[in-house]
Amino acid sequence: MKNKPDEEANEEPARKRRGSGRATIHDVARLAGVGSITVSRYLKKNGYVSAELGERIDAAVAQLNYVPNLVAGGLASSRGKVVGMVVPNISGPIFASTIQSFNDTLNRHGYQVLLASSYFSAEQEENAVRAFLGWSPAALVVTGRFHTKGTEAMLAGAGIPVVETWDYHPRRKPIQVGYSNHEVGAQAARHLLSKGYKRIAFVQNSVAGDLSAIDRRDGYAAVLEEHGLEPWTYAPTEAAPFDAGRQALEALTRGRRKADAIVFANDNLAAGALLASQRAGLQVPQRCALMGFGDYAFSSLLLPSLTTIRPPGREIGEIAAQRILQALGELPDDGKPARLNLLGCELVEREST
Amino acid sequence: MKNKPDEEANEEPARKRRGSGRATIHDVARLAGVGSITVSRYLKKNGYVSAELGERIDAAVAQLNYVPNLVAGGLASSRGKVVGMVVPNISGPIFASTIQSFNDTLNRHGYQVLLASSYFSAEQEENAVRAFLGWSPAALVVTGRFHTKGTEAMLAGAGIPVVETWDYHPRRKPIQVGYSNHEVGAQAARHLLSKGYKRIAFVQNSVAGDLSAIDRRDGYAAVLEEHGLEPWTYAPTEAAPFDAGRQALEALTRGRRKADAIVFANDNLAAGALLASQRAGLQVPQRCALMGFGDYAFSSLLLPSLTTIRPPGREIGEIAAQRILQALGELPDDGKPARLNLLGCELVEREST
DNA sequence: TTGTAGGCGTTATCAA
DNA sequence: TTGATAACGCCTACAA
Repeated sequence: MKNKPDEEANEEPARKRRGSGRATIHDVARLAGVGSITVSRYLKKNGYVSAELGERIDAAVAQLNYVPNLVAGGLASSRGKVVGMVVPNISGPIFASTIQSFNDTLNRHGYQVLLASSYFSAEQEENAVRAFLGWSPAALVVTGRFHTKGTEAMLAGAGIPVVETWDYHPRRKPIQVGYSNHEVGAQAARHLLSKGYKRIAFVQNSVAGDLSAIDRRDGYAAVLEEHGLEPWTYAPTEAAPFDAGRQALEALTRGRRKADAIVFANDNLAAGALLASQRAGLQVPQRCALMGFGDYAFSSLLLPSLTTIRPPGREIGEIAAQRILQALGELPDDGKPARLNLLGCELVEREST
Repeated sequence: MKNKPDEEANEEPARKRRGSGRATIHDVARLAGVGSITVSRYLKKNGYVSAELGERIDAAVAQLNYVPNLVAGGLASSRGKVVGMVVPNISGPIFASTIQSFNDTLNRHGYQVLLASSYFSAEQEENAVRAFLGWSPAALVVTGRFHTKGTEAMLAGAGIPVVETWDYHPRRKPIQVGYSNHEVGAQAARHLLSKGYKRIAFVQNSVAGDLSAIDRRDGYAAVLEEHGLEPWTYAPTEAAPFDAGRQALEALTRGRRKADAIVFANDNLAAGALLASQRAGLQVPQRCALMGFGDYAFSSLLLPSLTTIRPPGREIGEIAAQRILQALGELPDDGKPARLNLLGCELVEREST
């Protein structure tokens, strides 16, 4: 009904009917005495705007405390400044550093990261990717190479850069940033062989769906076979990692055939075994050497400290972000291969081997 | 130039000049033979849409693989389905579980979380909040109560729910979800007093800017004074936590006056001290008891295992998300106090005390 | 219960 | 170098 007498003479910007109430690019343009498109051009530093207008715009922005509305910008350009990232989980010891470095690197360039956790479920991953698509993301990041058909279709059809992290598979289409789990398993086996161990077992992850551990086992098995030794895999039935580690240790050291070294799918399992060995009075590494994977925060603090393999978590996040920024033209090409980024894992030798 | 002959007779939807190419609500409406506003109403399940039209819309959505454009929706309603969260860091052992539960809870209700890390810097926090504002967030979450003037002004002026997490201060305006660091310090002191320790020292955090540790020290000091004992605070100069812990242990056990129990600002410092004590042959807890704060993943694995206080990280994230959803009308009021959410910390008694 | 008109704040396009 | 105009895709207000 708007029956208020008009107050157009007010100094305040005219009340909008719906908006958020914040200053818009038009307010800035009016105050600076230029067209709004000139403000837009100046603020994104593309196109040409004279120094004089630039100063007037700067002053208006400061006076109005103007913050560009990125939602509107994303809609207009159909290319939002967001990047979606799906990880198995956020709080675990594994992916946290990747998330951190990925987020920080993209934030620095004005991009926001949308996060979702899949909990190792391909269906949850698909839901997350679908949700991300609603944000018109500039790029998408997923973990590993195992996706549902629906996810694959969405990733392929999105027409934006897609990065697969952690698990490196050069023959896949998306940008790869990761390391070879097969090689990690081989690294572990070679390390133990070089220390003279002969009866080397591998303990699977108790968490179903951790397919990367299977690749590590295959790498371990390949090296053992090269050396004429028979691979020996144990799959725990206990669900909790520490319990599974204890179970595996008992099974592999108390039977008729005794392992003299055990490679665990991750440091959690290895820690469970290490604690169990102390309680049982089994000397590590004299009676049986143990090693893990992941180099979790506690691994150097155990007694004996745990030999493990450190995956390049921070580097993965940073390089993934860089490759995305390059693909989006936000960062100059550095001449390195853009699609295939194979990183190495560091074997951290400590007391348990 | 577009000199191609027109191909308007094609069955494909007409090529748009700018759009993302994905199906829009209008495509769905056309296919279902309804108005686009009806599709909108049906999909958000408010307003009334007949069952028959609903089915036709469902079919069209499935056929076109339609994903609503949340950017456009956010712009139109000036109320985006995003929530911004600033934490000191993402990958540390402290905030990861809060981020995880916060993110998961909001994701489940169709909201996306934008993350930024402040690294304990109020200026970086201000930058993050300003960046978030560009997304017209539905709510904002910050950590602690120490902000710049600019941040305070933005939070107050945003006109959206604001949550302060971790540090609980009932007299502040924003929604509070956290625990009392003062009480944590008191808890630690009471625990050690109850075990008979008398010369109890407190070791500050070596990281500047961790103001929560100062509150814990004050709580510790208050309890000691209540019992007629003099507080004794040590501030390490080493930057790395483990080194700082070792330094503190040496200073507090080798001087003329010897501590018989030490409260550390966090478990990292305590772990550094614990490892140093083993090397030095100092019996823990017989010669000196040690306790930390945080209950990090390694704390139960140390030898002796570390007594510590577990902050409710997961609960903080979940309750913060619930309060936000309630404030936004997405979740029914559960009758609990909406603004003040004081959670308790659990003292985890282990071998080191 | 359904539809029409128009605005949300920005950027792409094209003209000056 | 600058500006007018028309999208971008959806939602609010109001009408039928």
